[in-house]
Amino acid sequence: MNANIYWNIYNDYAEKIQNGGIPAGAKIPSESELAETYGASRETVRKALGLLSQNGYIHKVKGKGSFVLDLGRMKFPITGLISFKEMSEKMGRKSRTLVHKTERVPASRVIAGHLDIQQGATVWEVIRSREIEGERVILDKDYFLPERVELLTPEIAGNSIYDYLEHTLNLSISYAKKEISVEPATPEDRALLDLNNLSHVVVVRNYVYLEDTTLFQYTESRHRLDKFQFVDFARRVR
Amino acid sequence: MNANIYWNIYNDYAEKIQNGGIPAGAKIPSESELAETYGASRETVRKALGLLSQNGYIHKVKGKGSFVLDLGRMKFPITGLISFKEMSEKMGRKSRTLVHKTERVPASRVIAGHLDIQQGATVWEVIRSREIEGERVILDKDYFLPERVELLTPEIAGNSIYDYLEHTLNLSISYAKKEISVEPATPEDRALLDLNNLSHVVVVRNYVYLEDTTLFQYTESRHRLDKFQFVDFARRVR
DNA sequence: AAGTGGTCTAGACCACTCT
DNA sequence: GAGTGGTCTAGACCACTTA
Repeated sequence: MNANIYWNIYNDYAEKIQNGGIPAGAKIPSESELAETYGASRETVRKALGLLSQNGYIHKVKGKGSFVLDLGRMKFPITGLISFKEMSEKMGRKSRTLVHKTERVPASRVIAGHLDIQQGATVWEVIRSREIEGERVILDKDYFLPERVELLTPEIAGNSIYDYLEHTLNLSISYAKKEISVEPATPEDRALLDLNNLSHVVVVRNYVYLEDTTLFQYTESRHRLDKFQFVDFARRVR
Repeated sequence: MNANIYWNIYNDYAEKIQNGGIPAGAKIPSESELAETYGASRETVRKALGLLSQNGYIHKVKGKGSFVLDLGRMKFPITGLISFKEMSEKMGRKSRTLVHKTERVPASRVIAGHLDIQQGATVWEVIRSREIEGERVILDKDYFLPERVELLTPEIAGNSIYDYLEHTLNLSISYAKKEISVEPATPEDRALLDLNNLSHVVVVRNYVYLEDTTLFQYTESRHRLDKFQFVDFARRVR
């Protein structure tokens, strides 16, 4: 898919580290060694190692070398731009998606505000709940601009919408902004989730932008309090 | 502090964008133009622009140019490695820190587990609550390895511990892992925070590592539900 | 066709760590 | 002093956008 040299190096090592092929704390070959074995220049190797470092796979120490970190395994859901499907597969948990709604509707005032469009303009509304180990713990409410997404069906919504957008529609997602907060549960939350009398839900608002900088999707992911977790890996500026 | 060329370029533009000197949507000069004006090579310029892009300041489009994004202003608290003090200053809100404890104590089983040390080993324990606009809404519990931090005083704890660590002790923080979850409030939470009968708190566990890959600080930041917010900016892989 | 960003190279010098 | 990662260069070719 991406035939770049740095990408190959990155993936080789990301994989080796993820599946334990290289244990935590181990030293990986030096940049010049890697350059030789891959027949690449050192700058290209450095690009790959920079990515590995950024994503928490390795740690580089001047004068010493690059070392495998212990965080890769614990990498969890929502960090970056991972879909529910990718996540639950990665975790190997039994999960199911219930599609409640897949319709074109006029945008409410709130939704229009989130998507920065006119109130009443048509948007796709997709409402799904996610069942993990028999309990409905996540409620996903997705809104798409119809200019970009002509057709959505419950079948597509039942699988990965991301897959459909990226591979079938060839929409290229570029970046996203996420906001996490905790809010009182709505009647809709109570109807579509197994809330067990919990009064609040964790709300993750996700604004997704395309390559051309246009906002085209707004997602509200509402999680049952006790089933929510978010993990973040951060490097000091550089 | 960092006299590198790419760093200068990065800071010049980060600043211009942050204070509105370049409006959102505007195009910044091309890489070759920037290379010329800064007397640098294009690769060096690209390094700076890569950082700007990663941090949500700009967006690069092949064949077109680099454009200023609209997200810079909203950048919020906990993303990255920002301290409470930096944050509240940035937000311009009235805040106060109450220091409850600054002591060397034997590590409990739980704390020892988090810091990966022997139970009963001595650690620094700092407990502070953060008052924002008259309400105590955050409880910070910090634990430091005494090998790295010899002395801590309530005065230091009342200001920025990060400042002290980085500038006085010259400890270089390298990366951190953050976990966010929601948990039932403890009696301690109820005693030191103004919880208003809320049953749960948002817990942010923060593991801080030094340049040499050693874990040296564990922080538990406990937030009142309704005052918690987290914003994240994520780019699709590349 | 001209301009843009994306990838890659071969080589240089530096600061740091280890022995 | 040998080895490591960090910065930087000058130039090349490519894919893409715009005119």
